[in-house]
Amino acid sequence: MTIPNTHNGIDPDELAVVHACRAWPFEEARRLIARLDRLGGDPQRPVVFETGYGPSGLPHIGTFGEVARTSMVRHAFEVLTEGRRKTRLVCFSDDMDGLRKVPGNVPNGDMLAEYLDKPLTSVPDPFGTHESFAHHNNARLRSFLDQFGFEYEFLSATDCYRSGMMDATLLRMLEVYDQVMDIILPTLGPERRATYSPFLPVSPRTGRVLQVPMVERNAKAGTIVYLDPETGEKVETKVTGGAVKCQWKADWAMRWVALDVDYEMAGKDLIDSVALSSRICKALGSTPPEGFNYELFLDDKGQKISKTKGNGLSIEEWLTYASPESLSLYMYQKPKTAKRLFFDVIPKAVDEYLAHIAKFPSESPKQRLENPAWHIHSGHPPAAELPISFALLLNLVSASNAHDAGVLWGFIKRHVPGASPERYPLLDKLVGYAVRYYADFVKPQKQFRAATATEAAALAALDRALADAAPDATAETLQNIVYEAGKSNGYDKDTLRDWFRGIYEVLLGESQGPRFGSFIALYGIPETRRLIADGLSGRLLAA
RNA sequence: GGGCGGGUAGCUCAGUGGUAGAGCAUUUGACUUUUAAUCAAAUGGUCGUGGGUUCGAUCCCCACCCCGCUCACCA
Repeated sequence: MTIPNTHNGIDPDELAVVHACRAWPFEEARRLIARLDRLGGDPQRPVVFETGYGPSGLPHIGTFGEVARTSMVRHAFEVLTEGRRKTRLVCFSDDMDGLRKVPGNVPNGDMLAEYLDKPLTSVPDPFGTHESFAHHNNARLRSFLDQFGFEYEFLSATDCYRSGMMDATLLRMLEVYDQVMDIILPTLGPERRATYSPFLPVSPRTGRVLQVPMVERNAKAGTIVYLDPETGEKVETKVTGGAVKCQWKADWAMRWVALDVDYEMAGKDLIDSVALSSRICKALGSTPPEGFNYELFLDDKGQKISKTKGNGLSIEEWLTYASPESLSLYMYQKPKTAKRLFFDVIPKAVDEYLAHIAKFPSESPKQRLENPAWHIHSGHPPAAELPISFALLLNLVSASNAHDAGVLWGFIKRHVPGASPERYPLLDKLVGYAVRYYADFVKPQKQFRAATATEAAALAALDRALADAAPDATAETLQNIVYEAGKSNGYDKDTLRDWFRGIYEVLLGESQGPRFGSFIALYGIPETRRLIADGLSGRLLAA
């Protein structure tokens, strides 16, 4: 998937109607344009879109959603402004944050325990592959984003603090310290209120990020004074150069100001935080970015998805059974509605995505701008023609017991004469997904059983008959052979149904299956004979 | 309590200021020398309630009811 985010090649017909387009990325872009108009300022300054990331965990489906959606707004903005404004998408990693607790999903957890509260960039990498735990997770984040082709700039909080990029804003924060306290303190419980400070000094003695109250402040010198929680000594430290980091709501505001952030989305659980950070941002003398609150995802039972619960669907799971484009579509649709995110939404998303790219070329400019595929592919969806839907493919793979792409293609060709992987490369990808679906969902459901004496005799007869069958026998001929093997071994017109059910249960592990003559033709006569042998010997049962 | 989202067919959900849509489910038919699948068709809705704006409201506005999520410690 490519999200080039260039304004190049804007269709003039589309441009003519873009101002009437109500698709949400355009509505967002318009709010952003209104902000820029309000603010005035340098038209040469790049417009900054930010997404934030906490490197104590791994990137997940929400990370994808936020970057994908932000990229859609960014592209809509570039089209609306006809490329006259430069844009940047900053992916900011809050990697100076202290290690709160030892994550359960990493090796060498014991080793990590002694680094609690140290900045994540000062915690050794438990995987042993990077300079620090944060570096490791940052790298994971970047390769995660890169695999989708997102265009972004990565920024490390630690680098930003240490480089002095934040210094001016940090000094400003010190000047308006009282205002910041007035904003935050009323929102805190009494316990935290006693210790709160927008500045979290990094102890020169222990290297830990401290949550301690300030006992003195010197705005002119740019320093703060606190008591070392263990020694009780007074410590004076600069707020600049990475000697302190900000508590997160202050940090967010500080970042907006220091990086000139114009647009940032957040989940709706952060609505209050955004409001507080915005007030701090104003206290710093700046204007908070335009924001957008997207809904959280629910699992199949309508419960909130949480990583610790492990409910819902991971991005790995989605990408195992469907394309990133289908996931982009899911993210595009109704960002403000709480949507269920579980396996069953995947086939629908895939088929809707396919339908959108299929109808795109014949649509009017206005329709194209409201076509999700336009937003998923930055205005240029690929051409695509699909003879069958993904939902049908999943049915086919289950019904036909097609355990590999070749067999499945055999069934597809019966269904759609002339189809081939070369002619329908996109369908071939879907075939790959369908086969995985089969392996993971259909196959485990199979329940093989031993053949009864009658079935064993009939199967043996079938095997002998197949041995004599022409290698190129038609499905029709093979179906007759199956039929005969049953009729001459204890089944009659009324019980023939049992014969077929027996075949499915013994050989395929299901009580229903494909038309068996067709199955043999596609699966192969020698292969079918081996399957019969395995069924009779009990090997299928054992496996 | 504050904030947000939702209430449309049996189910899951689209959608639009002008005769209401899809998928699944159900029913029927076609094709199959068993099924499944597939194909065709049909059935099915006072668009949460009450007002308002309008020639006209499921859609816009107001109020209300119900459901869900979220925040109130930390990030």
